[in-house]
Amino acid sequence: MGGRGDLNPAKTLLPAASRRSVPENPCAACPVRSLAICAALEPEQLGLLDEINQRVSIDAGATLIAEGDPAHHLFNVSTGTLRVHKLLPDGRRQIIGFLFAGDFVGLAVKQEYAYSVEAIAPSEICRFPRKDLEALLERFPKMGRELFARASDELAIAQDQMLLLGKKTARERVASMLLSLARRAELRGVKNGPIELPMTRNDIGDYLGLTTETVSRTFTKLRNEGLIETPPGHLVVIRDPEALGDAAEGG
Amino acid sequence: MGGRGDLNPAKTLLPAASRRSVPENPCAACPVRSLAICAALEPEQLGLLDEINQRVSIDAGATLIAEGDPAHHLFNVSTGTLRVHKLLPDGRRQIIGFLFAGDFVGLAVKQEYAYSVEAIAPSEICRFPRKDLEALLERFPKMGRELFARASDELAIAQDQMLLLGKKTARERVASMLLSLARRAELRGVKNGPIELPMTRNDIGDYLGLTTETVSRTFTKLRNEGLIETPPGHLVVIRDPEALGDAAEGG
DNA sequence: CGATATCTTGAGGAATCTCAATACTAGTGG
DNA sequence: CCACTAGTATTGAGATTCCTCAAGATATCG
Repeated sequence: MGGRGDLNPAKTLLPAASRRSVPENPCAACPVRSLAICAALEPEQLGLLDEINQRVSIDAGATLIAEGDPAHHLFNVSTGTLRVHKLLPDGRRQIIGFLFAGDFVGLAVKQEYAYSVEAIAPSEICRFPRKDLEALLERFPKMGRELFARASDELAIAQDQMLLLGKKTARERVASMLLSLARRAELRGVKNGPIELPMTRNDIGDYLGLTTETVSRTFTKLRNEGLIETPPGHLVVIRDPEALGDAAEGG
Repeated sequence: MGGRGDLNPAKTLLPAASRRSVPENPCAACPVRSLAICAALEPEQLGLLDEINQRVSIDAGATLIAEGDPAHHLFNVSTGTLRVHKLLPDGRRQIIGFLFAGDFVGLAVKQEYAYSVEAIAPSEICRFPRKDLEALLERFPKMGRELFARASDELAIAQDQMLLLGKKTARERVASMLLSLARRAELRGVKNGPIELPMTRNDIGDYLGLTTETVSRTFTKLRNEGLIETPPGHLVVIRDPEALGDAAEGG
């Protein structure tokens, strides 16, 4: 599964315009701050977070975390898309989730990550040394609560995915995924637009417990039935949200 | 499914002998304290936890939490076994997990539980009002960290289960479950003994994304191959741990 | 514009599910 | 203590969904 990706600390991610008002504090001007764990801090505290923040940008295909790596960092996605996966010894892959702007990753039970994270599209990520972040947590309990809330949220999502993987049909799985991506896009402020699907059919299959072919066939069916459109450019338009909602739960 | 179970606040769960040394503090004498979230508190702080603890005991089959209930409590299992599940509108059921002594349950993202919890065997549970527990968390950050660690742990387990549900064969699923139950029994101090399986084949199926029949057939195969024994009384003995380990990952 | 990866579609096969019958187990009452 | 009953488990046979293998179409990127 390839080695570590090129982790180039980014120089300056922010356009001059947005830096003007808070020249010494990039975090304060971060466009995804309200989505990220950073939302737990007051503007005047963001400088502290920025001090421990190691910005990295990686290319599509590069690895941010390899399963088994010592879990020294926590991450927050600024821009881009990544996939999180686990492997079986024989190479079978389960994608645990996809990461978009604002998403958080890096929790580990033991000292090592139990999953890998790779970029699907060029991505910029805020990387926080665990030790430093924990020190910050001591000072700002609100941030600890935010982190806890994120973990609980992830857990609820994981449980939904168990229901999907354990009990849903291929059609229900694809419909569920499209709706969930649409919901997440809305949270990021993208309303009612077409959904971006930067991942391949194979990625989708490995996420939904299906094969590439079954995913493709299912898309074709949903398109023929008029529930979705699939314009070029890795996009999907939900034509009939209600019918798709029914399709997602076997209705 | 059914309604809410009989939640009878238990009077006194502990034998007189173990109460003698700390007569005013049942928590201090709790046999599963080291397994529970209570382990985060010093002995002299346990009294505070005990004050907000509402002990409940429920019969096999009774419901502790119904999906959609307002999430007013967090729970810690003292004794017994429970199952956690989610339902699709048409009644398909996915079991998210089983709870044994020391296990924790009750996290909720919104104001409502997103899952149901039912007793498989008669169970005794420590119930903590969320509000009260949060107040305690303010005073004892260590307990907050413990809770966070539990949530992270749950998340890692959920991700393993996604891999199982998305990619593993029936044989691998059953083998994985047996090994994981054995590991959990060890954590509770039950070493190398036969594994108790208080749940039905149907429960196991709904946990592993299989049908009763497939679970039964798989058990039969593993028994015929000499990897396990299935003495009467809902027990399983692992005869060949190594082979079972291989079977769990397709080796 | 060509090369390569990705996607789609088809045909056949395999694992698991469904339906159905029988055997077992545990708890109940005689 | 045994027989009875209801739930549970096992086994079989056939159906079905999804997978595998393969070929062709489309998209993407240098």
